[in-house]
Amino acid sequence: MAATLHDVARLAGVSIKTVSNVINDYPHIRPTTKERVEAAIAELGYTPNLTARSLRSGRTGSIALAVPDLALAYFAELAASVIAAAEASGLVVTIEQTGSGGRQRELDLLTSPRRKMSDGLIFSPLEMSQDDVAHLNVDYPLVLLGERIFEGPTDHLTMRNVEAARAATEYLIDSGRRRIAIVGAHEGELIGSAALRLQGYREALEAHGIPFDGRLIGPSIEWHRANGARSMREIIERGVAFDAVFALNDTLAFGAMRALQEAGLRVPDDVAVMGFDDIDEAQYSIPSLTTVDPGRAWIARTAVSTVIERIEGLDAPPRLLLADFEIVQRESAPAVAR
Amino acid sequence: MAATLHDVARLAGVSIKTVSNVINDYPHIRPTTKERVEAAIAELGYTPNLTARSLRSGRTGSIALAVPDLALAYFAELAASVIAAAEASGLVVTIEQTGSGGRQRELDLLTSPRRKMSDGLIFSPLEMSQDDVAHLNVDYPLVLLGERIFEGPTDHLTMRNVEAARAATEYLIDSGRRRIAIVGAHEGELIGSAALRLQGYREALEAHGIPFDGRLIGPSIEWHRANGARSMREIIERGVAFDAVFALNDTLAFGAMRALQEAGLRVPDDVAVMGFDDIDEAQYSIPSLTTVDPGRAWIARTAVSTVIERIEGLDAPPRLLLADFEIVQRESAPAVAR
DNA sequence: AAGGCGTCTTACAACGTTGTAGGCTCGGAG
DNA sequence: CTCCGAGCCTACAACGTTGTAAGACGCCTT
Repeated sequence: MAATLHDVARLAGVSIKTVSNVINDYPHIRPTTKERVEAAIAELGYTPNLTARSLRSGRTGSIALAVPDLALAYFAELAASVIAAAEASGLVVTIEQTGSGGRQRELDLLTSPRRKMSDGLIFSPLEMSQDDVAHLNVDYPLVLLGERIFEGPTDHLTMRNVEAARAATEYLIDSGRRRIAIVGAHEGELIGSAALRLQGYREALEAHGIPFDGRLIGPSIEWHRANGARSMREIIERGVAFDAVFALNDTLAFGAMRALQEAGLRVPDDVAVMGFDDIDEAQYSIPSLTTVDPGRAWIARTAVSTVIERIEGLDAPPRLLLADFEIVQRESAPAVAR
Repeated sequence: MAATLHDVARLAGVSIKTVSNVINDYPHIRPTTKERVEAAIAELGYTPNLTARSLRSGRTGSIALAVPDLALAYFAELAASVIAAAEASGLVVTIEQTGSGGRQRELDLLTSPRRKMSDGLIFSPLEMSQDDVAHLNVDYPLVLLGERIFEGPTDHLTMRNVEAARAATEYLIDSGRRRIAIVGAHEGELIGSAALRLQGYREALEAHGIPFDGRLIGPSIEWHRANGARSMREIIERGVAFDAVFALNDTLAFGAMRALQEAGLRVPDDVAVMGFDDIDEAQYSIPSLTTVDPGRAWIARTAVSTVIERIEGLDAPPRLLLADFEIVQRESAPAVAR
């Protein structure tokens, strides 16, 4: 059905290679020939078969992005930025969701034959751990996002979780809060965003001589809104006093605000709320959410440019790239408590 | 670098076709041969080259999904569902964002050589209009989502916008509201979600003998939160009385609730708010949002199965498939006003 | 013992593209 | 007039896979 180089070549009365040369702007083509070929291309509505081109060139012109779940605003916004950045470099993005498939699903993803369908992978694992570091030894360009694995054999982009969480906590302390609850901790976790942010929290407390109180820690495996609300209710039901909440991400924070309201606690009057991620919604929630912008836009852009460098053959030791963060001040936690 | 059928064949001492047969579960293979081949495959870590397979078979094993912007929750959740449904059928999804590229961007997308990289396209246009219907005559499986074009030459999935908007408006009327503002109308639009939902609104008013008041209509081109807030403020500043708001999507509703709060109006006490889309956030906003579930999950599943049917060669006239809707009652608009 | 048939395996071509090597034409220099 | 080289174009092979046609082998039937 679709026209091929052969069809165009026959119509234009030249060899297929000449047609190919016209398409690829090879310099030495007689203008009249070029014209004839272009006319034939237009007449047949020829477009190159990218699959064949891929086979020949070894490049697919696409990169894969693997995230846990696009329905999570953080990953959706990350994906939007990655797609935009890739497009600027002429690449398309296929998205894989690891969902609730767990560790095995993530490992399978790394070795799936589908990897051959893209030139590289930007991977944000959720379940893999340091023990799986060997699985990252793959023969295609791989850029790792997140905090599950360190010192791997690949380029790694991450945020300054400890420093950012510490800064967020100190912001709450500076605004006059002393009893700061946490929502979203993963119990027993050593690395991973939750553990690192928790560590930043503890460092901030310690630096200000505030004792750590385990009863202020609300655990939660997943980071959906519902989990934030549940975790917050748990803390409230313990009857322990608190005047601020640091939610380990924005989504949890929205759930937590919801639970606070149900309990008759006012934000920020009774309880200040700090999030983490600065998703779009944080600007428009009621109250709007004070949060940490962990440099998501930079991460997306850099992930794409980094994977492209590797695709183009850059041979350098694995790099660890850290995004800058910023506290975005909004209503849920004003700089100074009244 | 990577092993090919040739390498495996050489190691196992058979022809490449035999290896291919083993991989594709061709029945007549001697068990000993099969074993030897499988051992060779394991030893070399062979995985098939999907690009070559695509070239040979004409199938890429991937479908494309084109949406305006993944950062919009509705499309992110749609994409998540589409990817999950596609995966269940062994397909990957590449996502294209048309963003602010406008009509031309959408038309280009339909003819881009990239279309050859996937077996079909699920397309949710935002700018194309009925005049562009001819552009939908493409030679690959195309499933259209949304309300921009009707009676096109392709399968079309859409929601019952008029009926759903009418039901939503009647819900507000039944709960005792009479002055119902609209947020998100597109002025002068004839088809498209905005126009259809506005039409449903007018039908409901008319059916209940409530006069239409143009001063209650808040226009807005884009449907981000900020637009909802701006449009709502505009209506408030007109000084016209109203006791309910029908936002043409949830995101607008959140923006509108924000503006209402700033103006000292309580939801739902002073003003009831109705959204449209039932995005995840609607459950957890404060107050939670009464909204219309337009059947997004069904649309995603059906879009994938429909495009697959066409990929598999189904030859049938273009179909128009309508999703069922449902009013989801939450706090922002209780069934009965006090 | 020969023919036939079913089982297993192979060689070859093809999918549509691009790199390589080489051939033809024409103008200008020797 | 011949030779050379630049400019333009072509034939062929290759990327890695699978469909087709056919070959080799062994077993059963007659």
